[in-house]
Amino acid sequence: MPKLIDHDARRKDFARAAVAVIGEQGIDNTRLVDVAREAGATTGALTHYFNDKDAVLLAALDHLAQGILHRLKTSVEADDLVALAAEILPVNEESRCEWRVWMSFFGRAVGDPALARINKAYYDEFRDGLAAIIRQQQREGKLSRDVDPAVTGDAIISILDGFSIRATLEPEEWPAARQRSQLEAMLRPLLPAPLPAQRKAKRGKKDAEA
Amino acid sequence: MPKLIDHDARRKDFARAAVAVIGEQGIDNTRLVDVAREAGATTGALTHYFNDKDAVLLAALDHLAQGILHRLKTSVEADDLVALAAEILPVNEESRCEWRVWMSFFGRAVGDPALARINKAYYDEFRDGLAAIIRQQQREGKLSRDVDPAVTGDAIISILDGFSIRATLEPEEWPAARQRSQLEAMLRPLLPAPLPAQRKAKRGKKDAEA
Amino acid sequence: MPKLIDHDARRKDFARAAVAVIGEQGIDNTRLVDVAREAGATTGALTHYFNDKDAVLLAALDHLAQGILHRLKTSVEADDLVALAAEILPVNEESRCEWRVWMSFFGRAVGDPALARINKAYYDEFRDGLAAIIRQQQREGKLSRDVDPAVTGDAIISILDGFSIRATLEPEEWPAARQRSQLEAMLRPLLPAPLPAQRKAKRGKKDAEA
Amino acid sequence: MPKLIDHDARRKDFARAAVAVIGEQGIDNTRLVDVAREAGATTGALTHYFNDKDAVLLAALDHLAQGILHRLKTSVEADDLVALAAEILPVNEESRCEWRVWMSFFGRAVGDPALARINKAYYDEFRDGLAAIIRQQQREGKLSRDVDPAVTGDAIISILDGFSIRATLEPEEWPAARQRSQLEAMLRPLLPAPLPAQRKAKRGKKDAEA
DNA sequence: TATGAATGAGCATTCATTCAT
DNA sequence: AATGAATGAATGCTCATTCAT
Repeated sequence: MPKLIDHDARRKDFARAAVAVIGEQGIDNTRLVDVAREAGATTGALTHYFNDKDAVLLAALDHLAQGILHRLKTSVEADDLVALAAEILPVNEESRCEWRVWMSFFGRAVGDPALARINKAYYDEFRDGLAAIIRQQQREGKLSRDVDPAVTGDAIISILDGFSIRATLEPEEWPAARQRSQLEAMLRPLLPAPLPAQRKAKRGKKDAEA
Repeated sequence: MPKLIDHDARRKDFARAAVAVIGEQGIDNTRLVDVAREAGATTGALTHYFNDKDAVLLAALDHLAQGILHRLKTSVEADDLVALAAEILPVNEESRCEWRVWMSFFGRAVGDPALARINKAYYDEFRDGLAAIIRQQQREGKLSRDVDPAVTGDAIISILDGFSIRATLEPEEWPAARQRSQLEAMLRPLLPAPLPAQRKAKRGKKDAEA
Repeated sequence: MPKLIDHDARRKDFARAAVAVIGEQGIDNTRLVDVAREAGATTGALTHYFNDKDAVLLAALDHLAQGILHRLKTSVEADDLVALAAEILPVNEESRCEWRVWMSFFGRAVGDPALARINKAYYDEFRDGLAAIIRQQQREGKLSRDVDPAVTGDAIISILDGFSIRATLEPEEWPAARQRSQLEAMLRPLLPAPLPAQRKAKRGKKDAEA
Repeated sequence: MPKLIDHDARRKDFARAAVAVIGEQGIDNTRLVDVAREAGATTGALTHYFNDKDAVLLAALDHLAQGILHRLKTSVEADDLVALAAEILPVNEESRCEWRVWMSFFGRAVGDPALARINKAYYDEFRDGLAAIIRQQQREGKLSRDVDPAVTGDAIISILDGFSIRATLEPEEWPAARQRSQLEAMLRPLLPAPLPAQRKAKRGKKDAEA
């Protein structure tokens, strides 16, 4: 009886390895051998699980995106959007690595329409996830009803992207605390608390239903 | 005597060509031959003006950055920061191309510390340029004194970067008008007009001087 | 399991091939493709075993030097140093090829200090090997005690080098017999037989022991 | 009236420059630009005086060889052949440079039969020059009549070549004094003084003339 | 004569991919 | 499934040579 191998687990191993290597060396300096070695395997093994290099890189990107999405989906009840966003900032070695990988794909997407489409799909999911959280916070009276969930979801994404690029490229300039305060300065104005009147109105509505 | 050539002009030609090629094909698919051909020259000519490929790419990046900086410096008297920022958005073929090039360098900087340093230098200049404009607007009473010029300069950069990446990768989703309205939504809250009290105070001061 | 390959044997194959090609075409006209083809392989295979061209060339040089050293070490009991040296002369196609390779590295060492150091190491070994033989011959009473082993070792090397260069570059002028007689003329005066007195002294010593 | 230029002098300038550059960088690292620059000119000027790179290199080699030949021809009355030879050793920066150039051509001659022929011509002249000196010394009773002028001329050349290669590649190991003593050890045995009988015979002849 | 810009062939090197075992 | 040797296309870089001025 042959050794039973969890195909998906193996793929995930390689994806993790790819993230590690890309994060360390940059996507241009990442060879398949490096990824294989990082996973404790050989290129031959790697190509059993992925058709070609692009497939490996995509798996790395997907691994990353799924991680973010998972965090978003388990944060629907989040107290504060700014705090939620702050957790994604490149404030430690791990998140810095992830951002380095994410950034690596921007340039690649420029010359690869297929990758651009995939990227777009992730962004749509991010936005939808954030919009869901925003709506939830509005329902809970934590956030003004004037905020457009989709527009603000997109805004949060752009601000996180743009700022994290900066903080990732200039890690010495941006220690964790300064990152958080800069993020606060950019995001807070977009997330006003409900006016007292609105909150009353809301309660009134609920009251009326009751 | 040989044909006298304006060395700097020739370099700029090649830089322009490099921007065009990178913008079209992405930095990974850009070979020196392509750049040379785009400039109507050969690789040999190209390497007369640049030591190696990296030098060519850096020239492209610099060409871009200097363009932006020039715009910033000639806009100190700008009426509206949001409008100024909006002009940088990827709303037409040319600016889209520039953003595609700019994005290409993010990934590259990940694996190239020297490039990261160069990038940082540009960002510092961008920020300083924006801060200067902000201070000017505060002096002119167009902008609240509560705004921190450096923080807001950095904020504008991040927002432009993050959002333009998005708009560049998803051009169909983001026609010019939608881009401008999204930018407005992200930036306007960061740029409050002075409170009437403040403005009065300022006038009062002027009155007193008069 | 992949085909198991004797890594060292494969390297030696390539080294041999490199010697053949350099010997035939000269080191300047030697391209990696030629070496690979000579070994019945491709450049790709070649670069599996050697980091770069320099490594290939060094392997060729080493292959040569080890051959000479082997001959020296297995000749400690040699009857006649002149005869031993004569065997190294470029008197046939094979040794001519080896000398052509050896000569190729002189010029290269001029511009490559690392190679010069490597060369020096070989020369030290040659000299030590020859000195050992000289001492053995002195012990056996075949050679005068007045001969300084190290100085004469170096002398033999220089004479062989200098003369073989000449004979290699002018093969028609120097048929085997003329080579041997010229070598004899240069070396014999340096290798005087012991004086009868000395030999007697030695015998006397032995006699005394007996 | 155009500037009159001494064509031959200009060529000699370039030859000198080529020697300097080859001696410093090695023949493989010597580009025509380097030679031109060393001569304070441009490649264009260089190619006015030489058909191609090979011609430049040959001029360098010839410059060297003519220098040696000149020394030989003006030394017919030399007192001591060993001393004469010692003056050619790489004992100072200048002669070291010359030897580095000379050595550079060994490897090149391997792959270039035309160069090998040229080399041979130089060697013939060297040998003839030395043989002339040897004969003169024999006539003057400074050297044994048993010495074969041609054989010993060739021997001196080989010994100088072989040993100078060594001393050039290992300059630290071979300070001037050690070089001279090693050369003495190799050459002196080949250059016996005439036996008293011979000298007497000679004197007798002279006496008879007187 | 001299300049130096431009050409373009030559070559080492890299690396994704294939495949026999 | 896994190995890793081998392939070979791709490409940056070097530099002798040419040539318009």
